[in-house]
Amino acid sequence: MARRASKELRPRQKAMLEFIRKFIDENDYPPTIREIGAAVGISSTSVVNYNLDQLERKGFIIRNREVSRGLRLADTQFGRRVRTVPFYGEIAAGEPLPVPDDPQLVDEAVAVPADMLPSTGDFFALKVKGQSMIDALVDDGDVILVRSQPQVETKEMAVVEIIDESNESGATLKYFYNLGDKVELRPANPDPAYQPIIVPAEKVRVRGKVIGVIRRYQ
Amino acid sequence: MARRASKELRPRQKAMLEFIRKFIDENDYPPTIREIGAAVGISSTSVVNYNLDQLERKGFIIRNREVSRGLRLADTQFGRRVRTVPFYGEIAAGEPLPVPDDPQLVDEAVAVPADMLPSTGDFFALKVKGQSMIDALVDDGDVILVRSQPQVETKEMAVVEIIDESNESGATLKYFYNLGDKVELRPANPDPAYQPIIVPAEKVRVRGKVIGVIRRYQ
DNA sequence: CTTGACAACGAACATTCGTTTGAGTATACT
DNA sequence: AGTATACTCAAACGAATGTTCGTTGTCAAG
Repeated sequence: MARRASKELRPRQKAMLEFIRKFIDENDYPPTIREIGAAVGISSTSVVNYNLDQLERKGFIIRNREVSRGLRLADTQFGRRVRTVPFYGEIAAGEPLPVPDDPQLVDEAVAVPADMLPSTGDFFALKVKGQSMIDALVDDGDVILVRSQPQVETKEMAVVEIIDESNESGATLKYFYNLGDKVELRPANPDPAYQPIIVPAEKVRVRGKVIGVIRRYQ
Repeated sequence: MARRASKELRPRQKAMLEFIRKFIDENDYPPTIREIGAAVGISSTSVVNYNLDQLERKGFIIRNREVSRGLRLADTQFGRRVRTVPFYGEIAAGEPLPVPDDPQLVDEAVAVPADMLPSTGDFFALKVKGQSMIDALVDDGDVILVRSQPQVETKEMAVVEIIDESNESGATLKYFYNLGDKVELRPANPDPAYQPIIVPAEKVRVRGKVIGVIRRYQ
Protein backbone atom coordinates (compact mmCIF):
# COMPACT_ATOMS: atom_id res chain seq x y z
CA MET A 1 0.00 0.00 0.00
CA ALA A 2 1.04 3.55 -0.57
CA ARG A 3 0.87 4.73 2.97
CA ARG A 4 1.80 8.23 3.86
CA ALA A 5 2.60 9.83 7.16
CA SER A 6 -0.69 11.25 8.32
CA LYS A 7 0.38 14.81 8.95
CA GLU A 8 2.57 15.34 5.97
CA LEU A 9 1.47 17.65 3.22
CA ARG A 10 1.89 17.03 -0.44
CA PRO A 11 3.46 19.89 -2.38
CA ARG A 12 0.09 20.59 -3.88
CA GLN A 13 -1.60 20.73 -0.52
CA LYS A 14 1.12 22.95 0.78
CA ALA A 15 0.63 25.30 -2.13
CA MET A 16 -3.11 25.33 -1.51
CA LEU A 17 -2.64 26.12 2.15
CA GLU A 18 -0.23 28.87 1.31
CA PHE A 19 -2.66 30.36 -1.18
CA ILE A 20 -5.58 30.15 1.21
CA ARG A 21 -3.62 31.94 3.86
CA LYS A 22 -2.52 34.64 1.47
CA PHE A 23 -5.99 35.04 0.05
CA ILE A 24 -7.61 35.46 3.44
CA ASP A 25 -4.87 37.85 4.38
CA GLU A 26 -5.68 40.02 1.42
CA ASN A 27 -9.44 39.72 1.20
CA ASP A 28 -10.66 38.93 4.69
CA TYR A 29 -12.76 36.12 3.28
CA PRO A 30 -11.78 32.66 2.13
CA PRO A 31 -11.38 31.64 -1.51
CA THR A 32 -13.74 29.38 -3.41
CA ILE A 33 -12.81 25.94 -4.62
CA ARG A 34 -12.37 27.27 -8.12
CA GLU A 35 -10.23 30.18 -7.01
CA ILE A 36 -7.95 27.78 -5.19
CA GLY A 37 -7.79 25.54 -8.22
CA ALA A 38 -6.90 28.38 -10.53
CA ALA A 39 -4.20 29.59 -8.17
CA VAL A 40 -2.38 26.31 -7.81
CA GLY A 41 -3.04 25.01 -11.28
CA ILE A 42 -5.77 22.44 -10.75
CA SER A 43 -8.33 22.21 -13.49
CA SER A 44 -10.83 20.04 -11.73
CA THR A 45 -12.89 21.27 -8.82
CA SER A 46 -13.18 17.76 -7.51
CA VAL A 47 -9.43 17.58 -7.06
CA VAL A 48 -9.43 20.74 -5.05
CA ASN A 49 -12.31 19.36 -3.05
CA TYR A 50 -10.39 16.16 -2.48
CA ASN A 51 -7.29 17.92 -1.26
CA LEU A 52 -9.35 20.25 0.88
CA ASP A 53 -10.68 17.14 2.57
CA GLN A 54 -7.13 15.98 3.11
CA LEU A 55 -6.19 19.31 4.62
CA GLU A 56 -9.12 19.05 6.96
CA ARG A 57 -8.36 15.47 7.89
CA LYS A 58 -4.81 16.48 8.69
CA GLY A 59 -6.08 19.30 10.82
CA PHE A 60 -4.96 22.33 8.87
CA ILE A 61 -8.33 23.73 7.98
CA ILE A 62 -11.93 23.45 9.09
CA ARG A 63 -14.54 23.12 6.39
CA ASN A 64 -18.09 24.25 6.50
CA ARG A 65 -19.49 22.17 3.74
CA GLU A 66 -22.16 23.17 1.26
CA VAL A 67 -21.44 26.76 2.00
CA SER A 68 -19.60 28.98 -0.42
CA ARG A 69 -16.19 29.89 0.90
CA GLY A 70 -17.03 27.83 3.96
CA LEU A 71 -13.50 27.33 5.01
CA ARG A 72 -11.27 28.55 7.77
CA LEU A 73 -7.73 28.00 8.88
CA ALA A 74 -7.32 25.80 11.91
CA ASP A 75 -5.18 28.27 13.71
CA THR A 76 -3.69 25.76 16.03
CA GLN A 77 -0.61 25.51 13.88
CA PHE A 78 0.23 29.06 13.24
CA GLY A 79 -0.11 31.72 15.82
CA ARG A 80 -2.06 33.82 13.43
CA ARG A 81 -3.77 35.34 16.38
CA VAL A 82 -3.12 38.88 17.14
CA ARG A 83 -3.93 40.95 20.11
CA THR A 84 -4.29 44.65 20.37
CA VAL A 85 -2.75 46.62 23.16
CA PRO A 86 -3.56 50.22 23.99
CA PHE A 87 -1.06 52.72 22.73
CA TYR A 88 -0.28 55.40 25.29
CA GLY A 89 1.83 57.60 23.08
CA GLU A 90 5.45 58.59 23.39
CA ILE A 91 7.83 58.15 26.24
CA ALA A 92 10.94 60.27 26.37
CA ALA A 93 13.70 57.97 27.45
CA GLY A 94 15.92 60.98 27.93
CA GLU A 95 13.59 63.30 29.74
CA PRO A 96 10.53 62.45 31.78
CA LEU A 97 7.25 62.96 30.03
CA PRO A 98 3.68 62.48 31.18
CA VAL A 99 1.91 59.26 30.49
CA PRO A 100 -1.86 59.10 30.41
CA ASP A 101 -2.86 58.13 33.88
CA ASP A 102 -6.34 57.41 32.61
CA PRO A 103 -7.60 53.92 33.11
CA GLN A 104 -8.68 52.48 29.80
CA LEU A 105 -10.05 55.19 27.59
CA VAL A 106 -7.39 55.09 24.96
CA ASP A 107 -8.48 55.15 21.38
CA GLU A 108 -5.24 54.24 19.73
CA ALA A 109 -4.09 50.68 19.76
CA VAL A 110 -1.41 48.66 18.12
CA ALA A 111 -1.74 45.11 16.92
CA VAL A 112 0.96 42.75 18.02
CA PRO A 113 1.55 39.09 17.34
CA ALA A 114 -0.19 37.19 20.10
CA ASP A 115 2.89 35.13 20.81
CA MET A 116 4.68 38.26 21.90
CA LEU A 117 2.42 38.53 24.90
CA PRO A 118 2.11 36.22 27.88
CA SER A 119 -1.36 34.78 28.21
CA THR A 120 -2.16 36.82 31.29
CA GLY A 121 -1.54 40.37 32.30
CA ASP A 122 -2.28 43.90 31.21
CA PHE A 123 -0.16 45.45 28.55
CA PHE A 124 0.38 48.73 26.83
CA ALA A 125 2.62 50.14 24.15
CA LEU A 126 4.76 53.26 23.97
CA LYS A 127 6.87 54.86 21.31
CA VAL A 128 10.36 55.59 22.53
CA LYS A 129 11.73 59.08 22.12
CA GLY A 130 15.43 59.66 22.54
CA GLN A 131 18.36 57.33 22.66
CA SER A 132 18.98 56.84 26.34
CA MET A 133 18.51 53.09 25.97
CA ILE A 134 20.53 52.68 22.81
CA ASP A 135 22.89 50.19 24.44
CA ALA A 136 19.91 48.07 25.31
CA LEU A 137 19.21 47.93 21.59
CA VAL A 138 16.24 50.23 21.94
CA ASP A 139 16.37 53.12 19.54
CA ASP A 140 14.50 56.34 19.07
CA GLY A 141 11.23 55.55 17.37
CA ASP A 142 10.99 51.96 18.56
CA VAL A 143 7.70 50.79 19.96
CA ILE A 144 8.03 48.99 23.26
CA LEU A 145 5.59 46.53 24.72
CA VAL A 146 5.12 46.89 28.43
CA ARG A 147 3.51 44.57 30.92
CA SER A 148 1.76 46.46 33.70
CA GLN A 149 3.20 45.49 37.03
CA PRO A 150 3.81 47.38 40.27
CA GLN A 151 7.39 46.28 40.72
CA VAL A 152 10.27 44.87 38.77
CA GLU A 153 13.52 43.15 39.50
CA THR A 154 16.87 44.89 39.50
CA LYS A 155 18.42 45.15 36.03
CA GLU A 156 15.11 44.86 34.27
CA MET A 157 14.10 47.49 31.79
CA ALA A 158 11.11 49.30 33.16
CA VAL A 159 8.73 52.18 32.67
CA VAL A 160 8.64 54.13 35.89
CA GLU A 161 6.90 57.25 37.01
CA ILE A 162 8.80 59.77 39.03
CA ILE A 163 6.85 61.85 41.48
CA ASP A 164 8.22 65.30 41.03
CA GLU A 165 8.55 67.83 43.84
CA SER A 166 5.92 69.95 42.20
CA ASN A 167 3.38 67.14 42.30
CA GLU A 168 3.86 66.53 38.65
CA SER A 169 4.73 63.08 37.56
CA GLY A 170 6.50 61.91 34.45
CA ALA A 171 7.35 58.58 32.99
CA THR A 172 10.74 57.40 31.90
CA LEU A 173 12.29 54.30 30.43
CA LYS A 174 15.33 52.99 32.28
CA TYR A 175 17.10 50.02 33.77
CA PHE A 176 15.82 49.55 37.30
CA TYR A 177 18.15 48.98 40.26
CA ASN A 178 16.86 48.46 43.76
CA LEU A 179 19.17 50.17 46.27
CA GLY A 180 17.07 49.55 49.35
CA ASP A 181 15.46 52.82 50.34
CA LYS A 182 16.41 54.35 47.04
CA VAL A 183 16.18 53.21 43.46
CA GLU A 184 18.57 53.92 40.65
CA LEU A 185 17.22 54.52 37.19
CA ARG A 186 20.05 53.92 34.80
CA PRO A 187 20.06 54.77 31.12
CA ALA A 188 21.86 52.55 28.65
CA ASN A 189 23.95 55.08 26.79
CA PRO A 190 27.66 55.70 27.30
CA ASP A 191 27.26 59.37 26.43
CA PRO A 192 27.80 61.35 29.64
CA ALA A 193 24.80 63.40 28.71
CA TYR A 194 22.79 60.45 29.99
CA GLN A 195 23.21 60.06 33.73
CA PRO A 196 21.62 57.68 36.18
CA ILE A 197 18.91 59.10 38.39
CA ILE A 198 18.84 58.08 42.04
CA VAL A 199 15.65 58.83 43.86
CA PRO A 200 13.96 57.74 47.07
CA ALA A 201 11.97 54.58 46.58
CA GLU A 202 8.76 56.28 47.62
CA LYS A 203 9.21 58.83 44.87
CA VAL A 204 8.96 56.30 42.07
CA ARG A 205 6.08 54.27 40.85
CA VAL A 206 6.82 51.33 38.63
CA ARG A 207 4.37 51.14 35.77
CA GLY A 208 5.62 48.04 34.08
CA LYS A 209 8.35 45.99 32.58
CA VAL A 210 9.43 46.02 28.98
CA ILE A 211 8.68 42.67 27.35
CA GLY A 212 9.09 43.43 23.69
CA VAL A 213 10.34 45.78 21.04
CA ILE A 214 8.99 46.48 17.59
CA ARG A 215 11.01 48.49 15.16
CA ARG A 216 10.25 49.71 11.66
CA TYR A 217 12.90 50.98 9.33
CA GLN A 218 12.30 54.00 7.16
CA MET B 1 -36.15 66.62 0.19
CA ALA B 2 -35.46 64.11 2.91
CA ARG B 3 -31.79 64.69 3.29
CA ARG B 4 -29.91 62.70 5.81
CA ALA B 5 -26.55 63.28 7.33
CA SER B 6 -24.24 61.22 5.17
CA LYS B 7 -22.60 59.23 7.91
CA GLU B 8 -25.63 58.37 9.97
CA LEU B 9 -26.94 54.86 10.03
CA ARG B 10 -30.55 53.82 9.91
CA PRO B 11 -31.60 51.34 12.58
CA ARG B 12 -31.78 48.67 9.94
CA GLN B 13 -28.29 49.39 8.71
CA LYS B 14 -27.04 49.39 12.25
CA ALA B 15 -28.56 45.99 12.80
CA MET B 16 -27.01 44.71 9.61
CA LEU B 17 -23.60 45.98 10.57
CA GLU B 18 -23.95 44.46 13.99
CA PHE B 19 -24.91 41.12 12.51
CA ILE B 20 -22.10 41.15 9.98
CA ARG B 21 -19.57 41.82 12.69
CA LYS B 22 -20.91 39.05 14.85
CA PHE B 23 -21.11 36.62 11.98
CA ILE B 24 -17.53 37.18 10.92
CA ASP B 25 -16.43 36.84 14.50
CA GLU B 26 -18.04 33.44 14.73
CA ASN B 27 -17.37 32.04 11.29
CA ASP B 28 -14.27 33.76 10.00
CA TYR B 29 -16.07 34.46 6.75
CA PRO B 30 -18.70 37.04 5.88
CA PRO B 31 -22.41 36.30 5.54
CA THR B 32 -24.35 36.20 2.29
CA ILE B 33 -26.99 38.70 1.37
CA ARG B 34 -29.71 36.24 2.24
CA GLU B 35 -28.16 35.39 5.58
CA ILE B 36 -28.07 39.05 6.44
CA GLY B 37 -31.65 39.47 5.33
CA ALA B 38 -32.85 36.57 7.43
CA ALA B 39 -31.00 37.86 10.46
CA VAL B 40 -32.43 41.36 10.42
CA GLY B 41 -35.82 40.47 9.01
CA ILE B 42 -35.63 41.57 5.42
CA SER B 43 -37.47 39.42 2.95
CA SER B 44 -36.05 40.88 -0.22
CA THR B 45 -32.45 40.39 -1.22
CA SER B 46 -32.54 43.62 -3.14
CA VAL B 47 -33.23 45.55 0.02
CA VAL B 48 -30.24 44.00 1.70
CA ASN B 49 -28.25 44.81 -1.39
CA TYR B 50 -29.47 48.37 -1.28
CA ASN B 51 -28.51 48.86 2.34
CA LEU B 52 -25.21 47.18 1.81
CA ASP B 53 -24.53 49.83 -0.80
CA GLN B 54 -25.44 52.47 1.71
CA LEU B 55 -23.08 50.98 4.26
CA GLU B 56 -20.33 51.01 1.71
CA ARG B 57 -21.05 54.56 0.65
CA LYS B 58 -20.89 55.62 4.27
CA GLY B 59 -17.59 53.88 4.65
CA PHE B 60 -18.47 51.08 7.03
CA ILE B 61 -17.86 48.17 4.76
CA ILE B 62 -16.03 47.40 1.55
CA ARG B 63 -17.86 45.34 -1.01
CA ASN B 64 -16.42 43.05 -3.57
CA ARG B 65 -19.33 42.79 -5.90
CA GLU B 66 -20.43 39.77 -7.86
CA VAL B 67 -18.60 37.58 -5.44
CA SER B 68 -20.33 35.48 -2.84
CA ARG B 69 -19.70 36.80 0.64
CA GLY B 70 -17.59 39.49 -0.98
CA LEU B 71 -17.76 41.83 1.89
CA ARG B 72 -15.44 43.08 4.57
CA LEU B 73 -15.61 45.43 7.48
CA ALA B 74 -13.77 48.69 6.98
CA ASP B 75 -12.85 48.61 10.62
CA THR B 76 -10.61 51.51 11.19
CA GLN B 77 -11.35 51.27 14.88
CA PHE B 78 -10.23 47.88 15.88
CA GLY B 79 -6.92 47.49 14.19
CA ARG B 80 -7.62 43.86 13.58
CA ARG B 81 -5.42 44.22 10.57
CA VAL B 82 -2.68 41.78 10.57
CA ARG B 83 -0.72 40.18 7.87
CA THR B 84 1.19 36.98 7.94
CA VAL B 85 4.58 36.57 6.44
CA PRO B 86 6.27 33.25 5.80
CA PHE B 87 8.90 32.32 8.33
CA TYR B 88 12.01 30.91 6.71
CA GLY B 89 13.81 29.91 9.88
CA GLU B 90 17.07 31.12 11.27
CA ILE B 91 19.78 33.17 9.70
CA ALA B 92 23.24 33.14 11.18
CA ALA B 93 24.39 36.70 11.19
CA GLY B 94 27.87 35.51 12.10
CA GLU B 95 28.31 32.60 9.78
CA PRO B 96 26.54 31.90 6.54
CA LEU B 97 23.73 29.41 6.76
CA PRO B 98 21.39 28.06 4.13
CA VAL B 99 18.04 29.66 3.62
CA PRO B 100 15.23 27.74 1.99
CA ASP B 101 15.62 28.52 -1.65
CA ASP B 102 12.16 27.14 -2.23
CA PRO B 103 9.73 29.56 -3.72
CA GLN B 104 6.70 29.64 -1.49
CA LEU B 105 6.22 26.32 0.18
CA VAL B 106 6.75 27.32 3.75
CA ASP B 107 4.35 26.15 6.36
CA GLU B 108 5.45 28.33 9.21
CA ALA B 109 4.33 31.90 9.34
CA VAL B 110 4.41 34.78 11.73
CA ALA B 111 1.72 37.37 12.20
CA VAL B 112 2.80 40.95 12.14
CA PRO B 113 0.94 44.22 12.54
CA ALA B 114 -0.16 45.26 9.08
CA ASP B 115 1.27 48.73 9.52
CA MET B 116 4.72 47.27 9.77
CA LEU B 117 4.58 46.27 6.13
CA PRO B 118 4.38 48.46 3.04
CA SER B 119 1.24 47.79 1.07
CA THR B 120 3.06 46.14 -1.77
CA GLY B 121 5.86 43.66 -1.98
CA ASP B 122 6.78 40.18 -0.86
CA PHE B 123 8.06 39.67 2.62
CA PHE B 124 9.51 37.00 4.80
CA ALA B 125 10.75 36.67 8.35
CA LEU B 126 13.93 35.23 9.82
CA LYS B 127 15.19 34.68 13.30
CA VAL B 128 18.64 36.14 13.80
CA LYS B 129 21.36 33.92 15.20
CA GLY B 130 24.55 35.50 16.49
CA GLN B 131 25.46 39.04 17.32
CA SER B 132 27.18 40.30 14.23
CA MET B 133 24.65 43.10 13.87
CA ILE B 134 24.55 44.11 17.50
CA ASP B 135 25.59 47.66 16.73
CA ALA B 136 22.66 47.92 14.40
CA LEU B 137 20.49 47.13 17.40
CA VAL B 138 19.73 43.68 16.13
CA ASP B 139 20.38 41.02 18.71
CA ASP B 140 20.57 37.28 18.78
CA GLY B 141 17.04 35.91 18.79
CA ASP B 142 15.43 38.93 17.17
CA VAL B 143 13.02 38.32 14.35
CA ILE B 144 13.67 40.43 11.31
CA LEU B 145 11.17 41.35 8.65
CA VAL B 146 12.60 41.33 5.17
CA ARG B 147 11.23 42.72 1.96
CA SER B 148 12.17 40.59 -1.02
CA GLN B 149 14.09 42.64 -3.53
CA PRO B 150 16.93 41.84 -5.90
CA GLN B 151 19.13 44.75 -4.93
CA VAL B 152 19.65 47.20 -2.12
CA GLU B 153 21.38 50.51 -1.64
CA THR B 154 24.75 50.87 0.00
CA LYS B 155 24.55 51.02 3.80
CA GLU B 156 21.24 49.23 3.93
CA MET B 157 20.89 46.15 6.06
CA ALA B 158 20.28 43.23 3.79
CA VAL B 159 19.91 39.50 3.58
CA VAL B 160 22.29 38.28 0.92
CA GLU B 161 23.20 34.91 -0.40
CA ILE B 162 26.83 34.14 -1.08
CA ILE B 163 27.59 31.68 -3.82
CA ASP B 164 30.29 29.52 -2.33
CA GLU B 165 33.16 28.03 -4.34
CA SER B 166 31.75 24.61 -3.71
CA ASN B 167 28.46 25.57 -5.31
CA GLU B 168 26.86 25.79 -1.93
CA SER B 169 25.13 28.96 -1.07
CA GLY B 170 24.40 30.46 2.32
CA ALA B 171 22.57 33.47 3.53
CA THR B 172 23.91 36.15 5.80
CA LEU B 173 22.73 39.35 7.38
CA LYS B 174 24.99 42.34 6.86
CA TYR B 175 25.28 45.95 5.90
CA PHE B 176 25.59 46.14 2.14
CA TYR B 177 28.22 48.28 0.39
CA ASN B 178 28.49 48.50 -3.35
CA LEU B 179 32.16 48.69 -4.40
CA GLY B 180 31.58 48.50 -8.15
CA ASP B 181 32.60 45.05 -9.28
CA LYS B 182 32.74 43.84 -5.72
CA VAL B 183 30.46 44.16 -2.77
CA GLU B 184 31.38 44.49 0.86
CA LEU B 185 29.25 42.77 3.46
CA ARG B 186 29.98 44.48 6.72
CA PRO B 187 28.87 43.27 10.15
CA ALA B 188 27.93 45.74 12.84
CA ASN B 189 30.02 44.53 15.71
CA PRO B 190 33.26 46.08 16.94
CA ASP B 191 34.58 42.71 18.03
CA PRO B 192 37.45 41.81 15.65
CA ALA B 193 35.96 38.35 15.46
CA TYR B 194 33.48 39.89 13.06
CA GLN B 195 35.14 40.97 9.86
CA PRO B 196 33.75 42.40 6.66
CA ILE B 197 33.49 40.08 3.71
CA ILE B 198 34.43 41.37 0.29
CA VAL B 199 33.32 39.26 -2.61
CA PRO B 200 32.87 39.71 -6.36
CA ALA B 201 29.49 41.18 -7.15
CA GLU B 202 28.51 38.17 -9.22
CA LYS B 203 29.08 35.92 -6.23
CA VAL B 204 26.32 37.47 -4.18
CA ARG B 205 22.63 37.45 -4.59
CA VAL B 206 20.60 39.98 -2.65
CA ARG B 207 17.50 38.42 -1.19
CA GLY B 208 15.99 41.43 0.47
CA LYS B 209 16.21 44.41 2.71
CA VAL B 210 15.48 44.46 6.41
CA ILE B 211 12.44 46.58 7.10
CA GLY B 212 11.59 45.67 10.66
CA VAL B 213 12.65 44.03 13.87
CA ILE B 214 10.59 42.24 16.48
CA ARG B 215 12.12 41.35 19.78
CA ARG B 216 10.75 39.49 22.77
CA TYR B 217 12.38 39.58 26.14
CA GLN B 218 12.68 36.43 28.16
C1' DC C 1 -50.83 68.91 -6.03
C1' DT C 2 -46.77 67.40 -8.38
C1' DT C 3 -42.03 66.08 -8.36
C1' DG C 4 -38.05 63.67 -7.04
C1' DA C 5 -35.10 61.38 -3.79
C1' DC C 6 -35.30 57.67 -0.47
C1' DA C 7 -36.68 53.24 1.03
C1' DA C 8 -38.72 48.94 0.49
C1' DC C 9 -40.81 44.76 -1.85
C1' DG C 10 -41.10 40.52 -4.75
C1' DA C 11 -40.07 38.05 -8.73
C1' DA C 12 -37.22 36.67 -12.39
C1' DC C 13 -32.59 36.11 -13.92
C1' DA C 14 -27.68 34.93 -14.42
C1' DT C 15 -23.62 33.39 -12.16
C1' DT C 16 -21.10 31.42 -8.91
C1' DC C 17 -20.00 27.56 -6.48
C1' DG C 18 -20.05 23.01 -3.95
C1' DT C 19 -21.19 18.20 -5.13
C1' DT C 20 -21.46 14.05 -7.58
C1' DT C 21 -20.27 10.74 -11.02
C1' DG C 22 -17.44 7.93 -13.86
C1' DA C 23 -13.17 7.27 -15.35
C1' DG C 24 -7.96 7.18 -15.66
C1' DT C 25 -3.07 6.70 -13.84
C1' DA C 26 0.50 5.37 -10.74
C1' DT C 27 2.38 2.80 -6.98
C1' DA C 28 2.77 -0.68 -3.58
C1' DC C 29 1.54 -4.91 -1.61
C1' DT C 30 -0.08 -9.91 -1.97
C1' DA D 1 -1.03 -10.87 -12.49
C1' DG D 2 -4.46 -8.91 -9.42
C1' DT D 3 -6.01 -5.67 -6.10
C1' DA D 4 -6.21 -1.77 -3.12
C1' DT D 5 -4.94 2.97 -2.19
C1' DA D 6 -3.85 7.56 -3.42
C1' DC D 7 -4.37 11.01 -6.58
C1' DT D 8 -6.07 13.13 -10.67
C1' DC D 9 -9.30 14.61 -14.35
C1' DA D 10 -13.56 16.31 -17.00
C1' DA D 11 -18.25 17.03 -17.16
C1' DA D 12 -22.69 17.82 -15.57
C1' DC D 13 -26.09 18.83 -11.81
C1' DG D 14 -28.33 21.54 -8.54
C1' DA D 15 -28.26 24.57 -4.83
C1' DA D 16 -26.55 28.97 -3.30
C1' DT D 17 -26.02 33.63 -4.22
C1' DG D 18 -25.57 38.31 -6.34
C1' DT D 19 -28.13 41.33 -9.81
C1' DT D 20 -31.81 43.55 -12.22
C1' DC D 21 -36.28 45.38 -12.82
C1' DG D 22 -41.01 46.93 -12.25
C1' DT D 23 -43.82 48.55 -8.57
C1' DT D 24 -45.32 50.79 -4.30
C1' DG D 25 -45.20 54.00 -0.39
C1' DT D 26 -43.32 58.04 2.18
C1' DC D 27 -41.82 62.57 2.79
C1' DA D 28 -40.24 67.18 1.96
C1' DA D 29 -39.43 70.85 -1.38
C1' DG D 30 -41.32 73.54 -5.12
